[in-house]
Amino acid sequence: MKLAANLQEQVASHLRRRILSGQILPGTPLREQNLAVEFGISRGPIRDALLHLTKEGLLLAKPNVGVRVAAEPSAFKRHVIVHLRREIEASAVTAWFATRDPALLKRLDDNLSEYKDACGGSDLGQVVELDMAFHRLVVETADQGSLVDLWQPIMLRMFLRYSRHRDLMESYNEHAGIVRAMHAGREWEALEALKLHIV
Amino acid sequence: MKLAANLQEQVASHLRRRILSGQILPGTPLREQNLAVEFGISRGPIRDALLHLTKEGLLLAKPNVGVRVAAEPSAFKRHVIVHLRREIEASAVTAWFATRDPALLKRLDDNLSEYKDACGGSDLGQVVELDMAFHRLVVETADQGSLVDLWQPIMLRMFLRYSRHRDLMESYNEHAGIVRAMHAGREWEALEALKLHIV
DNA sequence: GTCGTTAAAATTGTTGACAATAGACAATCG
DNA sequence: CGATTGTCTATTGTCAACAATTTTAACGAC
Repeated sequence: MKLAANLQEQVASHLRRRILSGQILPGTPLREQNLAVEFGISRGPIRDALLHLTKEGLLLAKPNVGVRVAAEPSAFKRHVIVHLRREIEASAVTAWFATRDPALLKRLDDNLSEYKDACGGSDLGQVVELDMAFHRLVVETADQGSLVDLWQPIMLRMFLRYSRHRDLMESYNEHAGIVRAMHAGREWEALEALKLHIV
Repeated sequence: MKLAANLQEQVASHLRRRILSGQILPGTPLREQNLAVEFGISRGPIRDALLHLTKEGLLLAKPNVGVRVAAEPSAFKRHVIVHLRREIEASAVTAWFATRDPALLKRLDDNLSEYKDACGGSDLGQVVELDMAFHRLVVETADQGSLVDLWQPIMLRMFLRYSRHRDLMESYNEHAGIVRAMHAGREWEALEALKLHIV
């Protein structure tokens, strides 16, 4: 986990992790002053961070009132999100198969082993981080990473309900299956495994 | 065009319009201090607005350096964006056909007549605004508008190259065609017209 | 002339104080 | 008793000053 130079990013990362791992539940209001004293800094960077997270879809803002943690997406919205994620990540995988740059495979392998350990451990925040990192690695590879900013808010909205009914080891196996297909050069199999993984 | 209560939104709307209509070209740096004196306010709300637009994909931010207007998306990215927009807007149209709420048709008809006038006029900013409003109306209808925040940044990135090689009247006719199919209750035709319109 | 070093300027990052607004609660009027 | 108005408090919105950082340009050594 790299640490950002400016406070705004540090605060955003910290809150993002706590929201995604379920430590802060949907509907919880976040007050600027509270967070300012909690982090020991002024309200300025806090404001920036909250604005970030709002645009990422993790928070819901009402002018002159404040922000609260966004609710999980509706079934309809989630259905659309699933299709969007599949579209983006499948495009990235397809782009990778045009070059088959081994650097990505190396990074994915590293991620997999870390992910496996994390799934065994108790730090859900770490699990979320690594799961997301896996998919980010794939997306980053395509077109000089130009898809990342498109992909991130979609991904984050989906991870709002990460903690619920999810078998971590199952998730790991699916990741491993995708990477296996990529190693073997079987594009169709990789795309199919990816599609089935994003649900 | 509704005017926002807080300065931050006013600034964001103003800059958004100027960027989309091509008055501020890609690569142009935007300095907080300059904008502050230009708008006659302090840097605070300017910062917030720039953060907004950055997250919407219209600006590109580098820490400790500042923001500049984002470049048009690459061919690859644009290709993905087209698919995403089609997915979202098609979902919205499909959802509408389940209810066929006439309120939307009324609003679309109103928009069409305004749009037609604007295409004849010289205010490109107005044209962009109405074009976007048309698609927003469709998206807003579905699932209590829950798709809007997902749709907006995708839409905006696509409109970064709005001014170029585009026949306004052709665009109007395509809008009209979609609405006509909706009036007639022909779902397949509406979806097909929408798909062909988003390119 | 070219490269590296350093000082200056421009710009963003951060802060604390003050203003404006929304929501809750009590007092007032019909 | 219900609705309305006014006040109070918590919270966000805005501001101007200061700190930290990056870029620019000047300067000198080789």
